[in-house]
Amino acid sequence: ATPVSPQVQPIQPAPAGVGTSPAPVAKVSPSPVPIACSEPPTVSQLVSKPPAPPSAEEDGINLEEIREFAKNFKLRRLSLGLTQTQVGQALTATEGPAYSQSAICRFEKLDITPKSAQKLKPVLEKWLREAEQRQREGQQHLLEFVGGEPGKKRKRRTSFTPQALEALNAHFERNALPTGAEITRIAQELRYEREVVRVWFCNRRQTLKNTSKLNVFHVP
Amino acid sequence: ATPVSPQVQPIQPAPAGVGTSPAPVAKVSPSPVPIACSEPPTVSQLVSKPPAPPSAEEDGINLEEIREFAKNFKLRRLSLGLTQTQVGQALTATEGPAYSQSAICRFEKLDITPKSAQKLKPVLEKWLREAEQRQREGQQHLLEFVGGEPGKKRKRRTSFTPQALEALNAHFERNALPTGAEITRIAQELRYEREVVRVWFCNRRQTLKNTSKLNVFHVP
DNA sequence: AGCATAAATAATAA
DNA sequence: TTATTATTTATGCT
Repeated sequence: ATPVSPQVQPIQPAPAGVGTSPAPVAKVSPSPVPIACSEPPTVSQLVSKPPAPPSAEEDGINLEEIREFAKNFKLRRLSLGLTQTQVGQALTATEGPAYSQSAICRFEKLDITPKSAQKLKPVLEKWLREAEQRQREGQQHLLEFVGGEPGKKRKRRTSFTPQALEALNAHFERNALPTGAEITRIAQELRYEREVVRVWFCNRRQTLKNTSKLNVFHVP
Repeated sequence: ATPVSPQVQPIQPAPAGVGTSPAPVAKVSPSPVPIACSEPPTVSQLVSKPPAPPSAEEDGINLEEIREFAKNFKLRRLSLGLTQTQVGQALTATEGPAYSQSAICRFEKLDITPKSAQKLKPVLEKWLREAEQRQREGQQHLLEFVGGEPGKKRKRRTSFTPQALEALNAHFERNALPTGAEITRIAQELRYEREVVRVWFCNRRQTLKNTSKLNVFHVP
């Protein structure tokens, strides 16, 4: 099992219907049924602004308390110098099932149902307390607890040669959203790490988007 | 098992040149132990690990104090919910010369010379205190102080063209819970897949979040 | 000294 | 949830 790198995910098949290919499909979904998606409301939807209501409850859950904790949680996480990804991974390791970065993100934003929040809160609470305990014992203990390698450093910034940049830009002009296979090919051709090339395309798209409001990628 | 974790950079200053290399303990010693390059060493290079030396000084500058402040500064900045960019911009506006995001970044990482740090510290200290004062007066005051537009909404992530988004939001305002037929119509009008539009509405409702506390769709 | 942009983190469409 | 965009941070450079 190849260890999947955090955050920056390995390439994946390019989104269908994007890029150079045409196909402005307009398929009519067969589903005649109620659209709905009638999910229960999230905590942030139910809870009101700062002044806090005397008793905001939903199914016997103290929403205000949860809101308070979520806010606090983020601050304490940052104090520990941890990312959402790290928390998720650590939690997955020590506690039960899987906790993704997204899950942590959603909890912090309270973009979840009260029920989920209520369930997640004690888990986070417990874990956080333990993590803080480790930190007091020393940074090493914390890192160990979290599961990160102590000496992990930021990747050195790559500098592309002018030739490589030229080639990359040429590729980009042809296709701004290459598939995984294409990225691999380009990386080999230019003799750069695949991940580096992948990120280059990400950032290049980003830059373009910032520059021109025109969204070149989307095909309606 | 998934090792690898993103960097755990914050809070803890980088080991900077320590580790494998010979102990950089030579600061009192007159021996010309070369730190590394010919450049003046940065604070993080001069300061040692957590336990802190009784008196780490350089040119009469209390390095330990600076290290402490830098660490604290980051935490307080995050508590205020500000980015390095915002601090830089605000500083540029209120204080003298230009302070770039890079500058703030380098200060926090102590990737600067003691002299620069010593000069910057009081500026940051003063500004931070003032910002915190504003925050106590209300979030609006802080944003005003920082120079951000109060009503500015977070830019939306788009796979949709700006035009499409505009249309979608207009529809949403009229009706957050369109029927199947309506969704079909909207999808055709915007020439997006029906499913895409349907999911957009789902996500839109789900993420109603901060902006509005009014529950557009009634929940029994 | 600080811009440009690579790398990393957070948020969100699917 | 995962895969990808949006945002922020960090750093190589002249």
